[in-house]
Amino acid sequence: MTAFTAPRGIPDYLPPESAALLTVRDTLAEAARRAGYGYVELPVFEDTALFARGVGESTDVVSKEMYTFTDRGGRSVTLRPEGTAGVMRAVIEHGLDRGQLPVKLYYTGQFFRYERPQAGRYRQLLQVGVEAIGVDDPALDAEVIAVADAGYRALGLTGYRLELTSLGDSTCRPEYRERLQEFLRALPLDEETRRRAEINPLRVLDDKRPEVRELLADAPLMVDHLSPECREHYEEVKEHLTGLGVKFTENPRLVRGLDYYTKTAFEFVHDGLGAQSGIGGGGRYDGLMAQLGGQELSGIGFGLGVDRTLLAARAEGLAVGDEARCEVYCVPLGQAAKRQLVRIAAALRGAGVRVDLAYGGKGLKGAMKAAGRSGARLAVVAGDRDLEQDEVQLKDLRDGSQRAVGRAELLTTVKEALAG
RNA sequence: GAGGGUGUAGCUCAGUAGGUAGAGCACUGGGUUGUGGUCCCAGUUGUCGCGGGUUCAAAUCCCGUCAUCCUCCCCA
Repeated sequence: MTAFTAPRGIPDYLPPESAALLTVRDTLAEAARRAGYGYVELPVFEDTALFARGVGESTDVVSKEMYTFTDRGGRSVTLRPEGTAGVMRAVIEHGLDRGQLPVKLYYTGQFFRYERPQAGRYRQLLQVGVEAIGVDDPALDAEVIAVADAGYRALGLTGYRLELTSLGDSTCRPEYRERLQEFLRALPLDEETRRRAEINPLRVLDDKRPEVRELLADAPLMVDHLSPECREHYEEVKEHLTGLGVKFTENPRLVRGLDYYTKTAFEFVHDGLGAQSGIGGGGRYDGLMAQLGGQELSGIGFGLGVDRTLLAARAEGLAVGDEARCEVYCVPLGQAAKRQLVRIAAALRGAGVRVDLAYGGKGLKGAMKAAGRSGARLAVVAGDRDLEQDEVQLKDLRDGSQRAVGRAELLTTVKEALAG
């Protein structure tokens, strides 16, 4: 007999840690909601070709990290490795792009990448993302970035930084790309890196090895070769961010792993996660819609890693999602009392109070211990003696004080005590 | 995909001239026949990651494998 284990590289989140994950996810999503983004719930898998064409065949994500399989109908489908392609597909399929623009959507859910697991790098990851489609306005770029920033701040994160750059567009990037390739071909690089220089030269700029960095010190940078229009766009984005009070540092070597990015690209970086430092990132993707068969519409969005943001919050020692699992704990003494307390617990729950009860044959001591462990503020203790008086004992678990309360007054008394 | 570290109780970990296992925490019960968080006592929990090899004998040595962590790579 073999014991089952979770699939490789995929964490199980259990209480109480799981509550923190939910808090992170909800806090980030709330930031999007406040900025007028509407929720989309989309398939977890899509036609494989959607990602191949949308994300880019040459990317690592598509070429070696996808969970691809053939379904019973013989179709090749893939567990989504990122969110934008699926959102674009849905927007085109349902004609949202023919309504009022921009289309502002947000999503949250699981994504899958077949990578070597590592701290902060999982094969199934939870992400919150937004997409704003159809308006190429630098103010919108700034809004998207500001939404992410607001989400992080709402969690109390402080130890992150925002890196920003512009990747140009179809009018200036091809020219720059060639110039960069020329530069790279002249360098004594290893074979692996040379290959990368041919496929995606921009990514070579991001090499971490010091000796390579040295070689690249004088490499031409995209930001110095932007078309006038892209330059103008970039300057305006920065101006808006400054106006919004969002701090950023320019990183002209910032690279995004997906092919579709144009102009604005950004990444939120945190140093508390080990080798994986990106907690969220995104950018503009003009041209993606058309590439997927839609209209020529621009778009900008981000994906924020919930798992990694949680790690960042832990690294900063933030108390996220530490709320006790219940507010009131019921301790029945004997069978008759249990019958009553079960009902009392249900009534309190109906009134919006979070309540648990000592089930099983726990002794009083054990039940009180459970009450303490539950984190509840109050315990409702009752035995035959109390019920004869039509009362229960209400104990404040913080200071240990206790008093008899008539059953009719219990709800209001509990609410007062919890509010106090 | 490449390199390295680690796998012993639910958790954190002890356990080398090879002799089939321990501590703390946790959990359960009791001290307190109706009161938790402190204290005291008692008790439960192990395929020593898995498989094979060497040996009279393997948690301990060897090989493989899986998992995990770290680095490269890549990204959220």
